[in-house]
Amino acid sequence: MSRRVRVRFAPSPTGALHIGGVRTALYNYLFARQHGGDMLLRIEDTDSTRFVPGAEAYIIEALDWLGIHIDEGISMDAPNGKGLHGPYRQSERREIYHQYVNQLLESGHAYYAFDTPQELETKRQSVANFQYDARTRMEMTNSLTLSKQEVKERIERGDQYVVRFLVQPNEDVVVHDLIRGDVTISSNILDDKVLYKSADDLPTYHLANIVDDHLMEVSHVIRGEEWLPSAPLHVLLYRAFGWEDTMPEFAHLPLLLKPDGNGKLSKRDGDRLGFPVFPLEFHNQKDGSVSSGYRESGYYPEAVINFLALLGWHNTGDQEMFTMNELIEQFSLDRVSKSGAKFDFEKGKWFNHQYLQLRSDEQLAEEFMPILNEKGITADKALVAQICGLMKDRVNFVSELWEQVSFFFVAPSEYDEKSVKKRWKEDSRQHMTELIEVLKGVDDWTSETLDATVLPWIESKEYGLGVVMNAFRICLVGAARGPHIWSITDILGKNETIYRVENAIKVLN
RNA sequence: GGUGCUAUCGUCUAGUGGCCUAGGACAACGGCCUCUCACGCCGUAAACCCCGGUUCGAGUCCGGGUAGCACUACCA
Repeated sequence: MSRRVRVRFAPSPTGALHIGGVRTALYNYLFARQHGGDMLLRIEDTDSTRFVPGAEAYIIEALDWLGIHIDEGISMDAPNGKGLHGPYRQSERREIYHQYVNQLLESGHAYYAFDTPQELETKRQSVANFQYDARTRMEMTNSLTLSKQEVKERIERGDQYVVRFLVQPNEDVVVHDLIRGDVTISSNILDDKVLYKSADDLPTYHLANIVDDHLMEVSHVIRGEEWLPSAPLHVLLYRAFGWEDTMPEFAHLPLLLKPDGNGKLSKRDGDRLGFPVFPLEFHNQKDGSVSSGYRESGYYPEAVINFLALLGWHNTGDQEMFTMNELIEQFSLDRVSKSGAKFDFEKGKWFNHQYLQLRSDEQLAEEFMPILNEKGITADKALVAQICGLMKDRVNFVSELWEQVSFFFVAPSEYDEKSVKKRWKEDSRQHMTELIEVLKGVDDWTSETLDATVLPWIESKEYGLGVVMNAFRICLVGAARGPHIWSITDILGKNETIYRVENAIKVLN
C-alpha cells in the first residue's frame, strides 16, 4: 500500500509523438508529481521494422518543451538514461528478456511455435475468425504438437520461431481499473499472444512491457484505452511470473477523437482541418513527410498543457486556467472521464490567447522582434513593447501580430475597400485637408493636446466626430480598425501622421 | 463477426437520488462600451440517446435496446 509511486511513459519511436500520447505523458507526470513519485521515460522499440530515426530525440525534446520532466530513464540531460533500472531502451534489454522468456517456457506458461506467417495467413483465410488459442493450438506447428526431439532440431537448425503465451481457457480475468472499475473478460477470447520472435531476437510489446514494469518497480500503469482489451493478458502474465502481489494498478485513459465525424484523432485530421496534432514540427526521415507542430504554430507550452489537461479531466468547479502546479495539486485519476473527447482546437486557440495576455509587453516584444526583422523592419524594443501592449488583446498568437500592427511601421499603400466605402464620405477629402492644417498647428504632440485641439475643432465645424475620426483612421491605418487614434498618432509622430493624411488625400478622391 | 469500453448543450465538461425550471467554458448570435476593429462586460439560443424498472422522487441506481469508440498482428 505504501509503495512508492512510480509511473512511466513508454512510447515507441515510430514517428512524431501524437498529441494523445502527450496527454498520456502529462497525466502520468501529474500523478507522479502529486504523489512525490517518479516519472520514467522508457523507449519501446521492440519493433525494429517500424523504427524511425530521430523519433526518440523528438520525444525527449517535445516533453522538455512542454515542461514534462523525466526523473528516470531517457531524458534531456541523460540521453542514454539515468537511474538504477536501466537500460531504458527495450532494444538494449535483450539479455534480460531471454531470461524471462525461458522462465515462462520452463514453467509451461509458454511454448514454441514454428508456423510461418504464410501458414498463419492461409489458416486465417480458410478458418473464419481464426484465433491461435486453446481450440486451435493443437492443430498448429508448435512444441505442443511436435516431439521434443523435433523442436530441438528445428531450433538448432535455425528455423525461425516465436514463443507464445499459453492461455488457459474458461477463466474470468478481472482487471481492476482506477478509472473504470472492474473489467472482466473471459480467457476464452484471448489468443496465445506472441511473446518473443526469434527473427529479430526481441520480445513483443506484451512481454517486454510486463517484465520492464516489474523490474522498474512501476506502481501505476496509466495508458490509453486502446490497451484495455489486452490488460487481461497482462494480468495473466503477471500471474504466470508469480508477480501478482506487486502488479501495478491500471488506469486506462479515454481516447482523443476527431473534431468532426467519428473515430480516433489522426495525423490526417490535422492536415485536413488545419491544426497540428504533434507538439513539435517533425521531419520524418523515413518517408520524407513533414508534420506541423504546436510549437512552430506559435502555441505556448502552458496553453497546450492547459488545453490537454482539460481534455478528459476536470475538477469540480468552474476553473479553466491551470498552471502546471495547480494541475499537479488538483489532478486525480478518479476525475478522469470515461468517454472519449473530441479534439476541439478552437478552445486551444482560446487558451493561447489567454496565456498571451498574461505575457508582459517586453516578453512579447522579444518574441515579436524576429518576425519584424524578417519583414525587414528594425525598431526600438521599447517601441515594439509599447505596440505589443496596445495590440495583444486582439491576437491569439504572436505570429498574428504583424497583420495587426504593420501599419505602425509601414504607411498604407492601399486602402481597405470596405472601410473606404463605409467611412470615407464625400466631405472627407475636405475634412482631411483642413485637419492637416489643424495638426500642423499642434506643437505639443501628445494625446492630451491633440484631444484638446482636434475635438473642439470638429465640434466648432459641426463635421461630426465619427465622420472625421474614421476618415482620419483610414488615412493612418488604411482600414477601419486599430486602437484609439491618439495611440496611433503618438507612435507615428507628427510628420508621419501628416504625411499619411496627405497621401490618403492623393490616393482617395 | 466476436469481446470490451462509453453515452449531459455543436465541442470540452459540472452534476455521485431531492440544491437541476441541469451550472461553467469554447464556438455561435444579440446588446453595451465606442472615432473604427478588437478586448471586456451583459444577455440569447443550445443538452440529460431510447424504452422499461426501483423509489414518495432519477440526469444520477438497475435491466434491455440503440449508437459511438477501441481491440481482435511475429505493431505498439
